[in-house]
Amino acid sequence: MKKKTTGHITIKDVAEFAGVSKSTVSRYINGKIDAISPEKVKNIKKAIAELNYRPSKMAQGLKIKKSKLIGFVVADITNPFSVAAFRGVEEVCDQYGYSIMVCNTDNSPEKEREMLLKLEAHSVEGLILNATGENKDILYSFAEQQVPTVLIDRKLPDLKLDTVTTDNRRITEEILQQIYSKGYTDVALFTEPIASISPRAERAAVYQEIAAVRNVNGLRRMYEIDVKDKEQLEKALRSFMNEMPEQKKAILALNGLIMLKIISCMEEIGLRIPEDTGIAGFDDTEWYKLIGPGITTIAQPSHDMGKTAMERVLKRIEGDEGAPQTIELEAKVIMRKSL
Amino acid sequence: MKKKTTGHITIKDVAEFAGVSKSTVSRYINGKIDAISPEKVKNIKKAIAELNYRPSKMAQGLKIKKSKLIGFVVADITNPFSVAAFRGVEEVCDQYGYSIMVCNTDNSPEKEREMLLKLEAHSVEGLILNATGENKDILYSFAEQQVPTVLIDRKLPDLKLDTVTTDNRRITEEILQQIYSKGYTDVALFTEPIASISPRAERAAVYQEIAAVRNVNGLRRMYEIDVKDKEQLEKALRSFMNEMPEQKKAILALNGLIMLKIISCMEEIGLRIPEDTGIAGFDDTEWYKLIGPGITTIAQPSHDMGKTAMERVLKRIEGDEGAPQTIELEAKVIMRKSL
DNA sequence: CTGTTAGCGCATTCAT
DNA sequence: ATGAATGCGCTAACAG
Repeated sequence: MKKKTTGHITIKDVAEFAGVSKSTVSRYINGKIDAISPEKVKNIKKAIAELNYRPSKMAQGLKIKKSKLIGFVVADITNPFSVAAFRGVEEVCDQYGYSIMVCNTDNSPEKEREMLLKLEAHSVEGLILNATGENKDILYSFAEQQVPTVLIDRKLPDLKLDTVTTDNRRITEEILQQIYSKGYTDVALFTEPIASISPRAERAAVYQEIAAVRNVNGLRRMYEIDVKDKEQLEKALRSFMNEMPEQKKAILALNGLIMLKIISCMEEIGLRIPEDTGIAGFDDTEWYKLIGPGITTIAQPSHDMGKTAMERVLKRIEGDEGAPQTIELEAKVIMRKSL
Repeated sequence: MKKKTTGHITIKDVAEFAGVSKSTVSRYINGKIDAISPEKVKNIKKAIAELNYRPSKMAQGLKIKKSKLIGFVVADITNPFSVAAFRGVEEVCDQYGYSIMVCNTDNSPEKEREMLLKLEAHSVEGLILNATGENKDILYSFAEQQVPTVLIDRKLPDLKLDTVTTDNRRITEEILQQIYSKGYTDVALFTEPIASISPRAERAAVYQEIAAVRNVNGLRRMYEIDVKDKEQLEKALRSFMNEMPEQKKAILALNGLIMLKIISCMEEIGLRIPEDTGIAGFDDTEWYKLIGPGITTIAQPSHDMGKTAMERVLKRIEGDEGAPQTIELEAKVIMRKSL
């Protein structure tokens, strides 16, 4: 048992130990077992077990040009959406032997750029991207090198890329119908800055359309808030509540983060749900049923989105050359008592 | 501008484009700029920009035996702790040019084993592990190959590895003091199965010690619950509430998941906080202040733990051969109104 | 069935 | 200051 006590075990060590050539070991590794004499198979198996040999993905990758790496780039890993999506991606990656490099951009295009470059350098075979909206050049570069990219949640209009999102327009319409059907006459939209983030833009657009006909006087009450600026939020909230106080008010929170901040703020300034104002919003978590009277939310198929995205990547890797598709998965409203 | 329209750009392409040898380009890449004539530097720089060249980490890695990859293995990425820790790890990784391969074990030793093997195959330079407690053999194998492993949150007693955890004993003592000081006379512990998960064991041990002297009749009321089994939880909860109903009762939830399930269950069976029973538990999230009267929790330095762990990995990579240290970071109690 | 050879993209002697 | 040659660990012809 002359195990090398240091350094990494290579195919060469195994070959020597088993008394065969590297090629034969390589064949064994790659499952061409019935092209090897049974006895050598046995020896090789033994050598591998004995030496604890693990083929280097780096060396394999360099040779066959497959890294077995997938890049998963999210704007904010802290967002439950990202985690759920990750699990979906992971589910199919595990099945096919891929590993995932996770990157977080904090919604910063610069950080995104760095991450993308790093992933490219690592030769990822596929990319799942929750994009900031910049860095198209790198995305082109990925395309040129035939590494499939699929966008998740956020569309990039002028890039012909596979995309998996939610039916934002439909679900926003649905939740607004629900709200107005409860007799609310003044519903406001609270959101983080829309910038060019497609789900935000789509949701906001639908709100604008519907509010224009359903709100008193057709008033559109949209508040774009920097969630880090607590004062700004409080000011917006007070302003919304104080104008036309006789109207029945409700708030639509455009994502989970702003929802959290709004509810916190309401608590602090003593606004009751739903007596003072109804509220509903995107991004369901298990906590919402425990807060106040239970918060009505929109649950997105985050896990499925991740899974679907990765399945798309896989298809591309396997050679699918079809036109980019954008897949819209269905969100659903979870009615609780906050309306 | 004879850009290759397909395939990957290699150092060879750059060399040809710039009219120099591969060696020189390599020197350029590795920052040995002042060993190259200024003119060639200029040409190389231009070639790289023009061709959009990105050195292959796989090839570099194969050569210099550095993958620039770190493995981050968590039991449950869904747990906010994991995400916070990830961000800590990421913070220092970004700084030093490392990328992170994230793996999720779902607390399954088998899955952990697969992940560990995969990471080894990918030649990670370091490993941060929230361990299930099995797979010591692979951990030894990592050690043999000099890839530093640091344990996070969960200790592995018979492995001499760097570990970063929380001061579980101290903080458990503190929260229990707080509870008893409010006049509770019957406090129960609810936890997921302890198995050999060190933080759970430590917290439970302290509870046992203290409950033995502080609870009425020295009763230790420990409930190990499978969070997937809702009935079991409800039964435990009812049993706890119905025995000695005259006592002032409180619950200590040993982690965030069980806390969530307990509160949900309480809500369903109509138990009020803190009138019917007080409650407090581990793993703070921003939601807790919004639930019921606000839930008293223990905030752990998850982000710092990740950061510290990665710093330790880095030290090891840089050659630190000191004895394994176990670093205990400080958690703190966030008092709200649930007690 | 099996070994020999070449080369993936790069860093690094060693000459020059 | 720079190029040629070598090899990292592996796979894939190509012979035999």
